[in-house]
Amino acid sequence: MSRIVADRSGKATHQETRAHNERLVLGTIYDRGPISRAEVARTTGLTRTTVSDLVAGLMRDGLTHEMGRGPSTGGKAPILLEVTDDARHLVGLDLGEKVFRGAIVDLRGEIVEAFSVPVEDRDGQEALERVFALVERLLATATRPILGIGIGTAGLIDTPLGTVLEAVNLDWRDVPLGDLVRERTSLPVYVVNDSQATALAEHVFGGPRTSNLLVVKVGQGVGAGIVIDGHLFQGDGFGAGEIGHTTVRPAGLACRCGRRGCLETVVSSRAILGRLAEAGWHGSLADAQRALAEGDPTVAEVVVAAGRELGVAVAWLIGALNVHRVVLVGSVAGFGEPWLAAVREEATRSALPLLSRDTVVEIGRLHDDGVVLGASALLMTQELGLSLAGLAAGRHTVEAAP
Amino acid sequence: MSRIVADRSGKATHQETRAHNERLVLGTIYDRGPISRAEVARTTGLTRTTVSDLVAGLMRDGLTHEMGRGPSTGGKAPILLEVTDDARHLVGLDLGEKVFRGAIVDLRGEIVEAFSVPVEDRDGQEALERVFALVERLLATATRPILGIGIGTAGLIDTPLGTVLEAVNLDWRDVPLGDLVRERTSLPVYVVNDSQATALAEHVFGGPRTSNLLVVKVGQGVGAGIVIDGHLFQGDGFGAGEIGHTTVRPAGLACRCGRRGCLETVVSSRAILGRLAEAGWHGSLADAQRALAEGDPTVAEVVVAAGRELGVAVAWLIGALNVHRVVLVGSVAGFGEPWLAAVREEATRSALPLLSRDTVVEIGRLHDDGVVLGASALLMTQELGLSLAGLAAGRHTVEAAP
DNA sequence: ATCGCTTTGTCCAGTCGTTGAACAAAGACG
DNA sequence: CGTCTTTGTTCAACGACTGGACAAAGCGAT
Repeated sequence: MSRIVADRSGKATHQETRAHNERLVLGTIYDRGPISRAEVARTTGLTRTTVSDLVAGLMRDGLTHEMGRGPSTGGKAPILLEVTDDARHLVGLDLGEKVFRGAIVDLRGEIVEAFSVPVEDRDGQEALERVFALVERLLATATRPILGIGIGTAGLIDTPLGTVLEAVNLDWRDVPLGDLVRERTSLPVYVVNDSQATALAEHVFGGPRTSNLLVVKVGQGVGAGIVIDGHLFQGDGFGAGEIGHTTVRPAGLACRCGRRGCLETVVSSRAILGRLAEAGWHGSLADAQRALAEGDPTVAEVVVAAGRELGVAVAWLIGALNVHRVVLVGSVAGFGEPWLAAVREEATRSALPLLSRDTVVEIGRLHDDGVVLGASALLMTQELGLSLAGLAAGRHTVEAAP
Repeated sequence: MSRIVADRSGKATHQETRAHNERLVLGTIYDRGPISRAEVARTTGLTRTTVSDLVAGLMRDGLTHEMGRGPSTGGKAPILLEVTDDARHLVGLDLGEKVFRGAIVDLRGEIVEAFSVPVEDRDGQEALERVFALVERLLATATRPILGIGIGTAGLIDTPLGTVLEAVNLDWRDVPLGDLVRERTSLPVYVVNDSQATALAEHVFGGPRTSNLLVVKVGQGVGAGIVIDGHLFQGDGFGAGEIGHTTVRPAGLACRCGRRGCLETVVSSRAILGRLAEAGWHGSLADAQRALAEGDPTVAEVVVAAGRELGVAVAWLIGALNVHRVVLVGSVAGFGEPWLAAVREEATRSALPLLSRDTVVEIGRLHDDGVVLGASALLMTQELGLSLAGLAAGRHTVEAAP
């Protein structure tokens, strides 16, 4: 419970063997269901005996149920199993924008209920109070057992500890958000960076599940989330994917981080609106997106230029990680095809063709729900132990060691 | 045997439980030895009973032995165990340079015997014959059971299959090198990219073992190797770390890859010598390194500029991965302190301070042996199942999944 | 020296969880 | 209707970890 990270390095016991196999069976039913016990046994390599036993446990927990018989293939017709999508509900929070969003989500990533709370300029303790209120409101409407609470927020987050190390927009530093919410609710709580959450969401709920995935979020800020071998990668200091403040123009515009020419000053929504203002065009981001759709040449030029710059950054990431699926999300992705084309073009031009050839760059499908769903996805993983990495396409990690 | 990748996703059985614990015990003795059974039990969490049983097996295999008694802490003096460093020997090959190097290595990474074979301009089948000859010569001198053969070579390598997908310098395409050598020797064979091998070597033999490690190799080419959570990360297409052909100067010099302004055209040994030639300075890389040491200002200027450019690349990697240890290797690293300082300075300037602050950038200690040792390290992992990731500093990966 | 205490390493019964064979149930096909 | 397949369960067996007990070995105090 509440244990971050399946400790791959600890001892192995019989209980862990069983837990592992139980997760394997649950994951198989989740991904391949409706499916019979015998088929689960074949795909997992376990014996039918063991699968039956494990499924009995899952059914006792209400996580799966029998949903009818399948067609016979020459023998007894199989009893089909599927995951009970609303056996548990999850609470997911998105504190990354000017409005806090919270939702109740089922095991399939469907949003059951959602609320928003404006935050305006409140920060520090006041912002915290809004979070508590939002959580309580969500919990009050819950109709199923709540598995826990997942929170995605901008900033540098120590996920295993559940501590917000630094969130400039909310003026939080070393806030033990996880513990605070856990105390009030007595539920498991997980906190994760919003870009990283989005990556998890796209990995779990956002289409074909690949082992490795790179998600680049471009809104007011720029951040990436990296899923490697089905696991969120946070780096040594939880800051993996924090590419927004890498310098791309040594003599460029001043950035809110205090330095000059960061990627953020070139590709973020603010950067685009700034450039448009310079060109005499004024309006909101939504206005700009409408204008682009209507063929405004000024907007098109600025947006394509920003897309190209982002393409260079994507090329670095593709070169470094050789990931075959890159998903772009965030408000700037709302510019759609012209912007996407620019990103793709420049990424292809700047990366080794051998690497970029097989790489798909696309816009995410989860839109505004990415963070909320990602926080939920983290929760599902940790609390249910569901790990579908193995069901994804082949892995290419090789163990290191002495 | 010869199975790449401990399949984290398959079913768990009692045998795997035992194998896992055996590796855990062996790894603990390897890292912490001399150590008593009781101490192993405490650090692993296994019972003394189980540890004794597993150690008995390891001793039967000759992998570990008792080496005396330790001081009593108030009770019976412990019997100390250590890994028998030469219980097995490994064959490591480096095909990345103009001279093929091969070595016999013990379990501690000590080179027992080494040979070199000039390759000159031979490529294709001829180069392959040289490899076979080198392997046979090494095997003929072996005095211990050989665990297998590890091969590091430039190019794009499908490590699980042991196939060289593309190695321009040797004119190999889709060469099943692993199978070819395996057929001739009946030994387990692993093939891996040379930069990736170097990363493994630095991870396993190159100093304090951290979970994540980034190794950047700068010689005639530029490549990186990425160790994540103790595992070599190869990406979806085995090309992770292939940063040498990311464009940094859209209108820059022509690269051997056919495009312009690749990182390689700016920071490689060839690039440095080219710039020096432009400045009227002629000589070999070794000459340049001597000249730098003697204070030649022309050389210093060019080298520092190249270092700065590499620093920008390192900044991207630090930003993307937030890895706390970056090791620089390859012939260009021979420029030493002035070059290193330039890389550090620019990396710090270009990366988010929050990320670069805790990052150590240093020059590798394994020098010319990196690839050979890395190939051996891969072999040890795969064949002995040694995985020391868990003994390294805390991990920050969080499981993903539905 | 001796007694008591602590620690180490081993032995043994117990338990947990997977396995494999056997079997009944259920359906397809000739 | 009988035979053959496939499914899902039952049962005995086995493999591997656990916990308690015990002998061996050492320290310290009397």
